[in-house]
Amino acid sequence: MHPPWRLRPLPRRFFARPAELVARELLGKIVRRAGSEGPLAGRIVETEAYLGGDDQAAHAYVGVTDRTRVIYGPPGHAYVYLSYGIHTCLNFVAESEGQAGCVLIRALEPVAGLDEMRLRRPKARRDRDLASGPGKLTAALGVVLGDYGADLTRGPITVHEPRCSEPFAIGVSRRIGITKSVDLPLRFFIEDNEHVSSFR
DNA sequence: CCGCGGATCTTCT
DNA sequence: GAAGATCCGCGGA
Repeated sequence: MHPPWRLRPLPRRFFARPAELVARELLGKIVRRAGSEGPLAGRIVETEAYLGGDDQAAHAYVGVTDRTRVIYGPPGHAYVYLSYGIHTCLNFVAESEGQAGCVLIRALEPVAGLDEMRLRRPKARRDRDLASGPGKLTAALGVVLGDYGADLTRGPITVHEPRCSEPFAIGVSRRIGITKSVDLPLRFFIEDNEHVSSFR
């Protein structure tokens, strides 16, 4: 009995590239986190890249602080933060050490642990509501602030190549919910996937 | 389906 | 002291 993803997590070198490229190539990959009744996992269908340098929308724009330190650190780690005082959001650190850059995971298509996800997301009326947003998917997977800095090559959060996958078209747009550097085309999503956050 | 506002608290000014 | 990489429920069309 194989799960629908490769057991070996993606290596650190996958993340050690420009955030924009990592964001694009994360589409279709599987995020996994241990649940109480087995693995919780979802297919990434929407991402956003946050850069160093001139990207004023990026948390890292203020420089190295207690909060942004991990974004400047080695790639392949989790950057988790509290959004609006309520929701946690999950990012993967990209670029080489010393360079800011990360990828916000904005939406997942649930693929394993659906029963436990439904318990963790009691407000979700349909399965498409379980993880179709950055705050929803962390609730569904059980990602917490304590996951800040976690090594994605070791767990508890890991990223995997799917065992088999259909080809898909990639859409690009502006990022959502920001007020600075709004024009950059840094949001990537799988076209016509109903789990994308702004799907009509 | 669409727009609006409240919740809630950490981070940086 | 204000803003914020969001979500949800409400009311109206």
